[in-house]
Amino acid sequence: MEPIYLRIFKDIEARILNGDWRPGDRIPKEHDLVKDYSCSRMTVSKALATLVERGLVVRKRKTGSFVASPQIERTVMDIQDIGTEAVSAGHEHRHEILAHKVDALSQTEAVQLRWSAGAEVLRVQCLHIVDNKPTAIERRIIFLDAVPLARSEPFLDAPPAKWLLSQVPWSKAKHVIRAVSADAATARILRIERGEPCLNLIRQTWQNERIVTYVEITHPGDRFQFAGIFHPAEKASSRQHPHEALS
Amino acid sequence: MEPIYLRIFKDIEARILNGDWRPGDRIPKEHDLVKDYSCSRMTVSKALATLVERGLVVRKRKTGSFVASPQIERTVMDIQDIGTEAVSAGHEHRHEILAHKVDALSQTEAVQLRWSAGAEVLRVQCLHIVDNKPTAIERRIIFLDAVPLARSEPFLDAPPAKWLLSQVPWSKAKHVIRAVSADAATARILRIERGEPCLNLIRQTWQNERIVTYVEITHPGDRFQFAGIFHPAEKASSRQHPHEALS
DNA sequence: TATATCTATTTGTATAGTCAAAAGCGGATC
DNA sequence: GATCCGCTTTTGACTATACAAATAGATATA
Repeated sequence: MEPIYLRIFKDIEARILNGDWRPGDRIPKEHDLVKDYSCSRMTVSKALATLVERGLVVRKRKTGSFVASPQIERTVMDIQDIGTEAVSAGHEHRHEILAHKVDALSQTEAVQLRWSAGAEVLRVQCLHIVDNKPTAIERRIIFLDAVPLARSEPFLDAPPAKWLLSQVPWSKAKHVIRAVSADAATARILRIERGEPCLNLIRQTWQNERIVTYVEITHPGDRFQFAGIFHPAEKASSRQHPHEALS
Repeated sequence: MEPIYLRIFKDIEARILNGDWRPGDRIPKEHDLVKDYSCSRMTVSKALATLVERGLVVRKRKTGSFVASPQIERTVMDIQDIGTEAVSAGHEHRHEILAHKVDALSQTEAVQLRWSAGAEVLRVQCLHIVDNKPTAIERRIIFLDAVPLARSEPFLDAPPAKWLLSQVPWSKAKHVIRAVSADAATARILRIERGEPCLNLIRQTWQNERIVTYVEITHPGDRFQFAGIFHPAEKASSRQHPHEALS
């Protein structure tokens, strides 16, 4: 028999992860949950405390409990949004869309991503420019099945990463970080020599077992690094200097 | 006025982080803590639950509560121990000590690490070999003030990273991940071409505001990558595939 | 209009207990 | 010795309740 507090926790977690309740939405107050589950307030409180601990919920006296904004989140999840990090570190950031087309998932890609070939996807290529230097090239595949609104999104205001976060806030992600040499195309776009070392971040993102996006971000090795301070026992959200730093 | 459960939590956390209570040590049972702090059992329970949540403590009915083993831990902290990861992925791993000497911290290093020049340190250089291919070169500085036992440690059985973990289990760490090109010395040792891209991990580790070690690990870009799956709402300790993968 | 005060709501912390489940231990039995 | 049984310890889940702290919104006051 599953404990009550766990059932409450999972119910709410599921609704947040599904996107059923979105960041900023109010979640029922303790008193209501007490009635819904016919249990004591302490039990509800324990479930909500766990959600706070995990960073899914924020609570405020008198005001209520709300789905948290996932924006700046957890460790490698931080490696999300180049622009925000750059700007908050006092740099000027802009982006250019280099390519943008609706296409079908190829056989090779389908095998690699473990998805079905022919799925309709949006391919976006985006260049990130920090302090007038090209700092990253972002090659992205967005699955239109999961994010239909992407089809007509020009990504002018917000780069794809940021825009997607507003559409699909809570997700599971797989990250791979590698060092590669710049191929001809990459070198030309980033204005570096062919063969120069580049930091390569690949991220695949799911929501509810459904693949949302696949992205490969390539940084010139001399212009970028990932950094972070980790205190083992700390809450993920209170880490001290989560940042992608310009080197 | 600080809540009681927080005081209990912090007291125990401090003892674990100090190395006062070491992994496997038993911590007082709820009943004893109730007496120590003259509070109710629920309050003690809340403090201990938080410690479990943070991964510092494991509990078992009838047996008691114990300081957890930090071995495989938290996100980028995983990027710790090349050998363990390689072996658990079915690869053969060995290491060679290339250099090993007691020295004083230079002026340049002192500035970079924000520590006092002249401090007595142990410099170790270690080559990691996976499936007979050189996979990483580890250049490490160990501060003998913090780890006096290191002076007479030959690092034959366990490479420095692993040995240190057994000496200083809980610590704060700063990580930087970069892509660099191999310099002449590195290229020769790793048997790659000069200028080839390498994945460079720098980690600086503290215990109690005292610097323990500084290490720079260089991987050939084509032979190594960092990877991990992250579920946003999950406990750090239950991540699904934390690994450094051979590519 | 602006400011101070009161009030009601909601979360935060804590108590003092109950009952349950897991698991180590010793003893009885085979 | 090995196996099973019950006792005891320790953690786990939960209730019902109390009071405190924060604060949004209404009300009264200057």
